[in-house]
Amino acid sequence: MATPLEKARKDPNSMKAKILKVARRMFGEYGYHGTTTRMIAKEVGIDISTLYYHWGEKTDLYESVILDINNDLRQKLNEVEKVIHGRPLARRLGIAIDMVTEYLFECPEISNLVLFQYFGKTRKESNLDFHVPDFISDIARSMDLCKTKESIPTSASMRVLAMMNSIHNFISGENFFREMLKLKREEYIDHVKETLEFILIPAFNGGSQGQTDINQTDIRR
Amino acid sequence: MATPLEKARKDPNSMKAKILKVARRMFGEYGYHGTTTRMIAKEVGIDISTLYYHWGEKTDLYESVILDINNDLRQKLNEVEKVIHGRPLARRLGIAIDMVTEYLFECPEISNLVLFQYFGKTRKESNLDFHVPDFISDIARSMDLCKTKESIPTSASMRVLAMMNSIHNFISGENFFREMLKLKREEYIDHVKETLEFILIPAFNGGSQGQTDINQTDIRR
DNA sequence: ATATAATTCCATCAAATGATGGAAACACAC
DNA sequence: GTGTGTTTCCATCATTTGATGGAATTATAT
Repeated sequence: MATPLEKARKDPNSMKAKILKVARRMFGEYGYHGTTTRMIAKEVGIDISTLYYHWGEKTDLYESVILDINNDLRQKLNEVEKVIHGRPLARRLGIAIDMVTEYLFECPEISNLVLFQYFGKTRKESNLDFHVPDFISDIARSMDLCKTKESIPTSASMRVLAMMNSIHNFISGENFFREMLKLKREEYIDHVKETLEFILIPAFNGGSQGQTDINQTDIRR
Repeated sequence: MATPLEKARKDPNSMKAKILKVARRMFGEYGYHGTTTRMIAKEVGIDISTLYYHWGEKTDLYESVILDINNDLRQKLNEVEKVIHGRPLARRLGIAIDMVTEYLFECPEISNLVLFQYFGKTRKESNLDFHVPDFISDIARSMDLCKTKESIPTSASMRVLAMMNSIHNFISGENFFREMLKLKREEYIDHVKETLEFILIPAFNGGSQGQTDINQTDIRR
């Protein structure tokens, strides 16, 4: 019970938690520089100084937001892993896609923030060495892409990244893509799942017919 | 020879062109709100008012940047289409991935800006109704995902989006991913190509073994 | 009820940012 | 050279934005 983040998680009705929730959404929509502390405060319905009282500097709040969504995502992935454990690979993938997609559509700010983390820069370089997503290795292991958690081939990490990003893309790009394709929300969600299965399952289910070996050491042609 | 953008394209040594080039990179790295007109001017080595003299408001410059990269991307895709024309699908895909990846690694700001367009919001909603990427349909046709350019099934658009985004992700996320995986630039590029082929070729090359029909009308399970 | 601590808001600051007017510098035709 | 139009920079504004001190309010304990 030390950091503001822990306090916020302990009591979801606290002001700290309310602010954090709004901050997640706003930072996710507009990015770090696109979101002002005033925007967040106004959305919560409080004065800006109250926000500073609870969370300190803007960077601290942003950092807490990042830690928070990483935590949530990791928790969800653990949950998924328990469900798919022991099933055949294609089935595992199908269930995982379904569960993760469903979850992220409920909390799209997670995808937004993950993508901002990957693709965006901040003016003042963050001293916070951004918690490299260590669950990448968990997923890789869970998909038989590597034997142990210790030694993950680069190819395996890349494939997991490709998979995760494909999901985040469709979540985070919902507004843009859905308008473009003139779809209702439910239709869009179904299309996303279908597309993800179309793209991902053949590849990981041996679709390359032995052309590509996962343990290859030299990938150059 | 009316708009500043046309002038800039006509003479690549002009001040307008220099500013545009820097603006592309900066907007791509930091996003719209993360980039200040002063940052751009300083990087070009000119006074801020010179920038305003050539490009007017910040939003106008940004709009020009977006138009410019869309133009470049479309041009490149046309070029690719000519090269791959007539070959078998798997080969077409392989070449396309190779060419597009190679190109975007040379102009990573294109991927950055495309992703910002898809995933980011701007505070003041842009009246510019963002040029929906119409080359989506060209790609779909070029990949036998649809017969005519007129009627593109939603599934086809979604699959093309998934493909394009997968590429953009690895380009735009280079800094983040490469540091995470401790790779040299050349190694990373090779891994990207290998991963994209691993993911994309099986799917579009009938890897789903008839489970998924491209012309299906009801995608629900 | 009263004292103490925690919370909230008002007023305000300094720096950053988008934007402009006008003077100087430059280019170039004649 | 002189004149005309273009380009560049200096100085400056009005707003926005991150941030804080301190008074006022509310909750909590005794």
